Amino acid sequence: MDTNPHQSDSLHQSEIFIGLTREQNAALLKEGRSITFQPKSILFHQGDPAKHCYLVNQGRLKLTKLNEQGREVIIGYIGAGELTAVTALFKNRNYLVTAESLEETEVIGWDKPKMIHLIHQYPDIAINLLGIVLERIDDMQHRYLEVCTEYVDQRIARSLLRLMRRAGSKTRDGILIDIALSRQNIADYSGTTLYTVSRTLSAWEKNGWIKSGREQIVITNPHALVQFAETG
Amino acid sequence: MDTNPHQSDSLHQSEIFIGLTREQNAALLKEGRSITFQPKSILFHQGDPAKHCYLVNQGRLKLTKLNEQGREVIIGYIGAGELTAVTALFKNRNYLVTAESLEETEVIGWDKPKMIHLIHQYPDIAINLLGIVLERIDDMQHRYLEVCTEYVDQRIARSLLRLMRRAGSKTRDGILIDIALSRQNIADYSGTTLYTVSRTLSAWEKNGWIKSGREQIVITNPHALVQFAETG
DNA sequence: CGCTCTATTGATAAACCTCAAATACAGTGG
DNA sequence: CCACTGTATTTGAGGTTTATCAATAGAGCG
Repeated sequence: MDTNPHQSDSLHQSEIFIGLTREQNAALLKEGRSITFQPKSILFHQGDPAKHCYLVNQGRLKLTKLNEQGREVIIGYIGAGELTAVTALFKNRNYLVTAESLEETEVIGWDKPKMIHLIHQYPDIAINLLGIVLERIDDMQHRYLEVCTEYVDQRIARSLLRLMRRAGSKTRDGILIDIALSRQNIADYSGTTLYTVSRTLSAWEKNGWIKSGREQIVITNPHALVQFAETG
Repeated sequence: MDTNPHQSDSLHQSEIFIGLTREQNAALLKEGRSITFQPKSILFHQGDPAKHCYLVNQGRLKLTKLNEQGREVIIGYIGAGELTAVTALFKNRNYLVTAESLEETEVIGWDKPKMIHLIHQYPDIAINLLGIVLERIDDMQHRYLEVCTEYVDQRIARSLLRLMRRAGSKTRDGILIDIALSRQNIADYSGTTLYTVSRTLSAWEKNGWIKSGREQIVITNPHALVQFAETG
């Protein structure tokens, strides 16, 4: 582990450190192990005997699930300051999610005994963990509602808006989603097919709501998209 | 494990008490407030300013979400020993779920300051809470995968099996799901319509896989259902 | 027995997927 | 700079799944 004396801003902002003293903060970092992954590597695979949870320090991860027939669903994208695989720490079973790095990605990993020990020392860590995990539940429950009750194009709109909020950066034309997103990716994130995504984006491009290129989306009229997502 | 002679069995089994000493157990119960609800009452409604989490002691709750158009989705059914609305404790925002009692239901409620205080005293409580909440995430993520990738009748099969595992009781004919379940309920739990559920159940009744009555399901051939859920 | 709520079933239509084929794009090496 | 290759994207035609609508039948309850 590189006990990094000048820790990066992204880590400071992470929800897991909220309200901790400098001392607690340092203890948490000291117990973790830093690992760096090249782009498109698999951090852990669905079904692997996972024993660590990971905090992203730099880079971005795609979290997916596969069903028996090999069809993929994207659970989410996470970036600096976000956690994944908390399940692996508190459940004696495999975490049925796959994590893949999109860019060069540095994570800090903690194993179960260390995290349990830390929590006993500093219970606020557990409270922060609960906050993070509960956020994930709310998101998942809401997306579940959407996929059960809304039309495909509404869901695509919500997907783009969600990704925009997580990874949007302002440009001259509008808000660029800062993740390489193929039509297939958007489909996997929205529960549909790449063909339907392509048709839908084409229509929105005609409306002037978005500009899209190869694996790239710029949202030029977020308000129209929000409107559409809510009313259909 | 330590046992409290005065505490009911359902509470003993609850995951929130795992590994706690008798003293910790008692403290947890002392800080909670017991409330009893008549059948079909609303414990809390989506959007209410919720400030408590609830542990079911006796009875059963239906947890639902509504979208803007009023379409309902059933997030889950929970019974004795299970928790809900943990979000209300750790997030300063409303819990966007509705909880309705199906029978006469007794719950124990904790508010935020009390629970935070308890966790600081006994960090194991937080670890147990994490376990409970993570379980819910896994379930939700898996159902999300299903609703995105599987056919309606597969999802209905999985719904029945899931409910069977949570609330099944053996009878002469097979395994009875011990919840009053209308076709509409099954539809809301599976992300489809009552008509499709009705057709599907009729077909399975012809196959001899289930027996169904008014708001009642008996699974006579679980193995066939499992097989069907996995292969389609 | 009449009332209300639930369930069944057929006909129809809408939403969406699948397949196929063509086109656009980015990177590579000549 | 350009052709080449592999991927990503677009678009049309056709089919499947599933929702919707409408009408009827059944179950429980006072």
